[in-house]
Amino acid sequence: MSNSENTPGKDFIRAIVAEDLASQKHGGRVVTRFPPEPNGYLHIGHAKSICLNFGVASENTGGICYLRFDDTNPAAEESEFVESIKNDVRWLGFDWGESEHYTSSYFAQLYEYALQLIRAGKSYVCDLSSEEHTAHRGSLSEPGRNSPFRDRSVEENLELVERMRKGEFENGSRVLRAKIDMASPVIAMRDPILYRIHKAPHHRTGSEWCVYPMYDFAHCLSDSIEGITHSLCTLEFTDHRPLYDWVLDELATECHPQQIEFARLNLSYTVMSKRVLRQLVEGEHVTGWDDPRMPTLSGMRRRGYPAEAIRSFCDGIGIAKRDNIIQLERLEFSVREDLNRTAPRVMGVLRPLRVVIENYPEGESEMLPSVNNPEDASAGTRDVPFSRVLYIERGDFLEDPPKKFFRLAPGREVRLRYAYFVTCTDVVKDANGEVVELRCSYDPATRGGDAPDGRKVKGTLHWVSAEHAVTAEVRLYDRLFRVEDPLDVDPGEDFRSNLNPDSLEVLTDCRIEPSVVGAEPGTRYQFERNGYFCVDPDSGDTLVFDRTATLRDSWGKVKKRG
RNA sequence: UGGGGCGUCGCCAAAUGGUAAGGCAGCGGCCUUUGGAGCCGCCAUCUGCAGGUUCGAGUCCUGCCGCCCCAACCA
Repeated sequence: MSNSENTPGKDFIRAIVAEDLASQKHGGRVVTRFPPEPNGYLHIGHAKSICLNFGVASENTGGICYLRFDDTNPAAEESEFVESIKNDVRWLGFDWGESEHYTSSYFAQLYEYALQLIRAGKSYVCDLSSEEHTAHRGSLSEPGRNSPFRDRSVEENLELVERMRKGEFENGSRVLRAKIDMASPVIAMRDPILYRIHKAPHHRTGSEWCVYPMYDFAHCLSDSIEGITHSLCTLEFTDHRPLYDWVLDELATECHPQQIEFARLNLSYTVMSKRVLRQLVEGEHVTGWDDPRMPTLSGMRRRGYPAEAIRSFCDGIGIAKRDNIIQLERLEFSVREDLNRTAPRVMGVLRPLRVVIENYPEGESEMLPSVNNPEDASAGTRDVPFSRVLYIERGDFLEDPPKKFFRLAPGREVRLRYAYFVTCTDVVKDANGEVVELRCSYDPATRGGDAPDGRKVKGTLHWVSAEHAVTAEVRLYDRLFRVEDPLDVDPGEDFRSNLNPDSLEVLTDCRIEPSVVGAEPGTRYQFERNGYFCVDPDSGDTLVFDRTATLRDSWGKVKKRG
């Protein structure tokens, strides 16, 4: 207590692991696992679990974390998903080495365990239909009733389960159940189903099996087979812990891992449910699982979120048992924190406004040295071309500027970053009164951006040289949903009514300084004063950038307040 | 209304009976060739509520209140 003044306590799971290590509870070992079901893409919520499981293992000498595909339901699972999951975990920065496991690898062993349970009189084949089964289960406040098949002999059960395995019965006609207690207040303990018949090809075992183990039977035993010490899962499995322990106890397994539950991650303005994510994809509300607006790891990767930022986010939010909704701003903070350190600066004009420097010689240009990253001296400098005709950001000019507007206005002098002081001398408008061009003069003595006479300007603008800049497409993203909790809807509505219609804005006439030419997809930049951007894989002859995040905008706040 | 889990600042989250860490957000200020970054300061007399035990309670006890999860042959 007294020595914790400056050392924040570790989370309760790490505390338990540390205690167990100290007491030699698991022989001084730490073995965890990340057990995704390959039925969808990984999202930021999975990242929390990945960081926890791999983190706990790596923090302890000799600790191991396995990647295990929990593939017991051929109806939902595909190898496409195992590939994407492996790719995402690797990208996040974790290495499972040789330890790529599949529950399906244990099918034979699991089936033997089932037989063992039957022989012990702890399991039986039940012929109730799905509807009858539900009716027998009782309700939250009423106990269930025993199945009429509950007292079949061991021999009969053995014969029946074998015939189930051989495919003699139809889907749904019979199941194997644990014989526990139909009156248990814990519904998961009311003779739960252990195996069901499902005649469908499995992505790894093909048609070898037509009976598949349920989660409650397969998971604990897979953990045990692998020698897991701490089986970390989310809160909704708390009710299943008695069953987890029951199976391992009845089977008297050598290894009995400890299940520990923690609260899953929720993010404001986003949804983490795989079902909803799939609907977003299939309903074409987004362009795919890797749409940069998706909370999937592939979406975030494409958007330009660094793996390091996601890890530091996950480490920063902590592990606890209380339900939580992390504000999206917290994630953006981690992204900016990382990108500020690592992203090279570049100048890019999103909404160009033509500027002619009238006293700059026609047909000439010069290269101006510019700092690549003020946070990282080793990033060096680059030369940016300057000439008579430039583009600046439309929003950086106002004919009638309000107070505290530090940018360009008629008669006002500002600095063009790393270039010169310029003064707006004239405004050219089209027939509609729209400003189409600015005429400016520059002060040759301010080359580089400092005035020898010491005069100051309040504003510094980014710019590009019209003849040297490249035209690019920029995709501006905003939150996918308009409300903090997208699943909170009026009766008759669903999450779709909460979709943000302005979550994507495409700008096709952006001008970027030439140093970005040839940048590979995935390359990240900070467009000075605009935000962080990442080269999208859609890039071809013309570059396409995704906006990863805006810069913090204190002017925006001032403006909002009025 | 059976069982389980959880209530500490707007959002996270420490504190394991010794007098409420830290982060994000927010708000002031400094600095600045990004209105970025950085730096400094402010931000819970108080831990869902009410009692009780104790020299001392966020931590222990009792009783309330509130939120979440469980009735897929999903995981």
